[in-house]
Parts: sequence; structure tokens; C-alpha cells
Amino acid sequence: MGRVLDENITCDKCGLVEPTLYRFVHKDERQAIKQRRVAVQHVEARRVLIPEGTIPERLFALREGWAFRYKELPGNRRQILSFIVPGDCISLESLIFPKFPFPYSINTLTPVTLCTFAVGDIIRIVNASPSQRAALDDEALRFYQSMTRRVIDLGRRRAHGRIAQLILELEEQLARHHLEKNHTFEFPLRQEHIADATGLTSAHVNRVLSEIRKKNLIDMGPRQLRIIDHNALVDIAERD
Amino acid sequence: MGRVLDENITCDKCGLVEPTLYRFVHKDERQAIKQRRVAVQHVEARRVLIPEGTIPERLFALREGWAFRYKELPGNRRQILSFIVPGDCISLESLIFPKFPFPYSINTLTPVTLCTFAVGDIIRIVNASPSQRAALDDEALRFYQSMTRRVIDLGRRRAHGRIAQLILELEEQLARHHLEKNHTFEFPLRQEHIADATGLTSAHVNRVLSEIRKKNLIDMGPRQLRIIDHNALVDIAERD
DNA sequence: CGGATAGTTGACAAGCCTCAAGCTCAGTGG
DNA sequence: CCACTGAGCTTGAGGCTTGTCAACTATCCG
Repeated sequence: MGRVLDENITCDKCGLVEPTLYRFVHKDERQAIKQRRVAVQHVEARRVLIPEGTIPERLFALREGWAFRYKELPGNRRQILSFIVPGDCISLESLIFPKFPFPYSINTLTPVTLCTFAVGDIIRIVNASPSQRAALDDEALRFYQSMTRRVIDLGRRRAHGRIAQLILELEEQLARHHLEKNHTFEFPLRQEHIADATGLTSAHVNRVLSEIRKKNLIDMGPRQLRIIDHNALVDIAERD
Repeated sequence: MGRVLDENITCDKCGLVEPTLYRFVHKDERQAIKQRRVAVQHVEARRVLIPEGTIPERLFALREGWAFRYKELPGNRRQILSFIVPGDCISLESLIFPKFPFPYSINTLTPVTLCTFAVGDIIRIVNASPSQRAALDDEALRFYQSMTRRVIDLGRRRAHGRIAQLILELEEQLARHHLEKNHTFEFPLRQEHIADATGLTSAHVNRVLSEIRKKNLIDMGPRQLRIIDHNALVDIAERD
């Protein structure tokens, strides 16, 4: 699953040291975590990182690229649960719930660079201090809140609201990792991904997206998105 | 919010000692938890137990009756996130995430009897032993899995599938608490509740439910439900 | 018996899906 | 340099699922 790179890629050069896994670990313990790193890997787009049903023993920290959690259903249906962006911890779940058999899979959305650790090692390090544990719990909380919002979106909002909500949440998620500037950020999702996240079809996503663009609320460049009228977008997200 | 009963209602007489809060606590520590009980309360149906935005300092264990987590949206919309049945811990979240401002409310579905504790007390007791903490983590895991399933239902299933899924999950939830017998269990939900949980309207829920009943898959008595053809129901839940 | 609550049903409309065709654009190989 | 290809985007016609609204019925409870 992708080749193991040489050790020239150091954690020190990594622009994402702060936001990723390291946020759970005190500065003086970071040397310890670096030494635990098992591998640094590149993986292509559209590759399964964690197949449904497995209990991962490896923990991945996402340095570059995007991934997503999803479940496949009979009849060519697919539901995307959440997107994973640079600085996020893939399989965060296995830190929170060791021995958790994933009821969904994780897939790469773009080519990806990730650092690999043993789940047990990290759990031990994180649990060593209450404040590190608290940082992890914060992340778990955000995760839970995001699932809650998704249930609400899917249950009680229509296409426009769901899509606006998704865009706003991605902006927020990226902003937390300092990957957003002037309401502009990387946006590698195909319309099919938006559809599978919002419970729609790509044809309908297309229609809604065109509308939103025609109203000059957002601008979509090549793999990039800019929010032009933030307030109007929030309005749609809440009302629709 | 409901009157405080005298202390004649003892934990010993409580048929739900095992499944409720006590499941997180070793047998020899149960005396300790009993002494922490702040109150035993009756609350009527349709009363807010925890309003959106609050950080509960009280922990409720549900002895009798049902409740539910829900979020209200502009335009008379309401999304029910999950149902809480006898033996469940209301505001389980505040054990897992202390200082968690609820992004939704909790309401009684029926008249309810609940035991009240201080969140801090219980957290201390539960964290005192790894196995107690593990029992809580198990519960948190189930909670997360159930949210995941709901996202999948709402995103990628249609009315029949969502409703079948809801019925099956409730059966499972009640069975865990030994509140199910011969595929029969208490079922106090109005069609409106089913609608708000599945993201449908009560009119449509009615149509779908009638169909399912006409096919003799389930039987609905007064506040009671019996699953007649379990396999067929599972089939609908997965395919639809 | 009266009043409230919940369930049932029908007609119609809206939202979204399905399917399919055509388009754009970036890559690829001759 | 250009045709070819494939992936993704766009658009349209028609149909299905579900929503909306309203009237009616059933049931419960005091």
C-alpha cells in the first residue's frame, strides 16, 4: 500500500507537526513520538486505507492530501461520513476506542502522504498525561459534534441547506488547521463526493451548485473553493 | 421539574440496577453510588430535561419511561437523534465529555422516573477503576455506532428502509436491557416521533407503517410493538 | 358526553432521482 | 500538432418518492 520512504522526511520539516498527532503530545515528548514513527508513505488517490471491519493496529497521521470515511450499501449506494484533511488523524477512532472494528472504510480522495505509528504506542504516550488526554478528548468531542450535525442535515435539510452546510463545515475544519485564507481553500471533492456526503445524486448536486455559483455566493476554481458571500451561505445553510 | 420523592424508593428495589448507571460500577462500590444519589424524581411527558446549550451538572439515570435527544430548527422542523429507554443513562455525554455544552435538547417522551446524581461524583467513581472506565467506553462506542448508522440511514435509505432500521435498532436497544420478549416490546412513539427520527413527515410514516403492517411484518398494539417477520424486516432495512 | 390527541386518507405539488446525451478539459500517443 | 480517450461536468425530460394541506375518523380520558 504505497512505498515506504526513506527517513529523510523528518517531523521537523513537517509543516503539520502542530496540528496533527503532535497536538496531543507535549513539546518535550515529541522526540519520543518521532522515534515511534514506523513509516512515511505515499498512497495514490482512490486507495482503501482501512477496509470495513478491520481493527487497525496502525495509526495514520495525514500530512498531505485528503481522505474520507464511507460506508458502501447494496445497490451502488455510498454514504460518506466525514472528510479527513491534512493535519487530521486518520483512524482517530482507534485512539478513542481501541479494539473498535470499523463499521465503515477509509479511502484516499487525493494522493496522500501519511506517517504511520503503532496504535498501542500512541495510546500509551497520550494517556501518560492528563492534558494530552484532554486534547484527544477535545478532538473526540468535535468528531461527535460533527456526526450530530450531519444527522440533522440529512434528516431535516434539503439539498441547498445540506450543501451550504458541508461547505461551511469544511471551511471551519480547514481553518482550524490554518489551511484557509481569505475564505479560500483547497477543495478536491468531485461532485460525486458531495453527493455521497449529502445523500443526493451528483446530477442534483450539480444543479444546486450552479445556482449557488450563479448567485455569486461561492467561486470554484480548479480544486479550490472561495466563499464570496459568507452570510448568504450561512443563511441558506440554516433556512433550507 | 417534577417533585423529589422520599427516599423510600431504594436502589435495591430497582429492577434496573444492573443495566443503568450501576453497570459502570463494581458490585462492592454500589453502596457508594447509592449514597451519592441526590434525588429520585417523576417528570411528566413532554418536559424538557436538558435544554440545548446547557452544560449539565446533574446526571440522570432513567428508571422508567422514555426520553429522546432532539434538535429544533427554524420552520417547525425537529430532528430526533436518539431514543433513551429505561436502563439508559440520560446525558451519558456529560460523563464522556465533561464541560460539553449540549448542541441539542433532551425531552421526555412518556412520564418518567429518574435518579439524579452530580456529574462530578460519578465521573470520579467511574474513573476509579479501569474496568469501570472500560464499561463506560463501551457505552460510548455503542452511542457512536448508532450515530453512524443514523447518518447512513438518513443519507442513503428511503422511507421503508429507515423505518425498518429504526424498529430493529430499538428492538436491539431494548433487548440489551431485557425489555424485549418474543420480539415484543413497549413502543410509546407517536408517528410524529418516528417521522422526526427518520427525517420524514408523519403522513408518510403512516402510509409506510400501514404497508408494513398489511404485509404482516409487524403488529402494533397500544403502545406496544411486535415483530412478526424479523427476516423480512431485516431485508427491507437493508435493501430499501 | 365533550374535547383533545393521534391516526388515516386523498388530491395535488415539490423535490429529487433516473437515465441519457452532449460538453469540457486535460492527458496521451501517434 | 492533432485525434483520441476518459473523467467529470452540464443539461433535459420524465417519473418516483415524499411533502403539503386538509378533512375525516378513532381513541382516550375526564
